[in-house]
Amino acid sequence: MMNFDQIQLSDNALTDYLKGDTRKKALVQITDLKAIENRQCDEGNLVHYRITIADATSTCSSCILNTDLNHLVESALIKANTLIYIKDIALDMVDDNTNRSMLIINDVDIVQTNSGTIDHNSRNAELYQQSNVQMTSHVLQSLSTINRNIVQPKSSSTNYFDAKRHNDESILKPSDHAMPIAIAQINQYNNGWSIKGIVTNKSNVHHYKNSRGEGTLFSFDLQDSTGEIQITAFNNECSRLFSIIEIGQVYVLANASVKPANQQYNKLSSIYEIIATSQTSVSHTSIDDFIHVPISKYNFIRLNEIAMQQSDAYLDVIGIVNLVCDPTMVTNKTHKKSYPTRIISILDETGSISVTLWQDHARDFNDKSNPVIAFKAIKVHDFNGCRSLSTTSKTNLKINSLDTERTEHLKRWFHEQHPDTRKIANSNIIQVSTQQGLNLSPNYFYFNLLFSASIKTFTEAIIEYVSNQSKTIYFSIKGICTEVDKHSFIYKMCPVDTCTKKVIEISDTQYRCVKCDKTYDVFKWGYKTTIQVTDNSITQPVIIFNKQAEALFGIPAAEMLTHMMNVNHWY
DNA sequence: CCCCCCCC
Repeated sequence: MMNFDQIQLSDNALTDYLKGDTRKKALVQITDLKAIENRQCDEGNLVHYRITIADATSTCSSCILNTDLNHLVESALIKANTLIYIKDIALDMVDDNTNRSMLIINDVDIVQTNSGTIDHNSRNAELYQQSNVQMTSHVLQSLSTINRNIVQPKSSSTNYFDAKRHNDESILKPSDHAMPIAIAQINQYNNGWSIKGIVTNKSNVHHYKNSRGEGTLFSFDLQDSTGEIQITAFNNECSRLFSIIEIGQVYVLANASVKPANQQYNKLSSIYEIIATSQTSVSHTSIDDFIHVPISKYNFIRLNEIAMQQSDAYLDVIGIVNLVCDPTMVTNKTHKKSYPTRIISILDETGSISVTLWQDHARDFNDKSNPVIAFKAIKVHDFNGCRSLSTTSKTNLKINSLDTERTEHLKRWFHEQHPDTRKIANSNIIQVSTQQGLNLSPNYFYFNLLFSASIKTFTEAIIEYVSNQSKTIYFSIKGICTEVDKHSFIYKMCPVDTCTKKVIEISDTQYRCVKCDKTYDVFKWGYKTTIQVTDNSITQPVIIFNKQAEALFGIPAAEMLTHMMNVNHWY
């Protein structure tokens, strides 16, 4: 949990804003939020949100959220008590000769949606009383009232911050070339610090484009024994630092700027993050003189509990890898970019779940020796109510290298209890496929060509087939259906119960079955489709007929057809 | 200074 004692709201930001100096960015807390009807303008049904914000010293109730940000309120990312970092704010004079003004909040980072109440209230309450005299004439004006409690005795607040700052510096501020400070001690009120940590994660270079321009960025995470922090480098700094930073290496970082962590982009526990500037130095250090032992802060969840987690939540997960599929490429439709992806399955004592690896993780991971895999910040994915996990660039992955009790326990459990992974995967398959409903792919399934036949991988089966002079062999395959051919997968069948032969359409009302040698005025719908099945060895197209397809999709062909006609986008 | 984790 975040330690609210550590958070300091910006000092005098509201005073400056109301004076017209809107250049500064500030960390403030929302203390109240109301939707207001738009009485003056006729912009359709547009709602405005009026918010009250507090900085370390004052409160201002005359703030309006730019309507571009309304979605943040509507998606509950911004509410009362939310900590926001104001990036763009404007002062607007109300044009009615009353000299009133409004602050328009144009752009923010959300620091903490569900924050506790920070210790500004007591001080603000005091200021409130002290400024009561000044307040009276302004109280209860209309919408644009500014609470004049921003006018406050200088001494009290100055003393507070001076004391605080002095206190911090005496502990934290290093003399030149002194020991780096602990990552947990980073705050916005010190300069001249350096930190030393091991790189636990590094993103690719991303390109961005928004109203303020375009550029490149990458980020990496530094960790020491006290904590972890994300460092982001843009443009020049991105190209300068990207090739220097390597996962697993130790660096001393100095002269960078600290800001509150943006929860939209930052999944680490630190309340701050670091932005590299042109002054920022990053020097590689030998891992030998890295005296701190990094302790990863994992908060593992059992696999059977993932179903209860919110979709898109980030979790720490550990398990035994029991299935590794071959990587495939997927292409994003909007960006037209291709990404490698690989599906694996993991299990623990409570269950199993499929994990989609992306990018380098997908390309590089190919360990089929049942390693223990630990994920930090892996994303919960939901597809038609079926949960899986998906790596992101924020996900940190450790294979057999996380030295914890939990790792040892899982290893012992797996090797001593010797669980039948086929059985476990199988029970998972049944469970998942019943949850899937109408969902076509990818789908776990258990595809039995002949129930008595032994389970083989495709590769084993092909070798046996070839050595058997290409005579038919029977085997069972266990894998994932990774694709369904959506075209021509339903056909018109002979209406006779026991017959599945395709009928020849003689006319709109005449269907001929060559097998029965009869002509009927009706037919029944049946499946015949090609699915791609991925197992531990390869991905193989498999043709399945009505019975197996019905078992896989969960509904008869006729019902599927009705559904498809109702859902146009399937075509 | 902020791209968002991609598919079905």
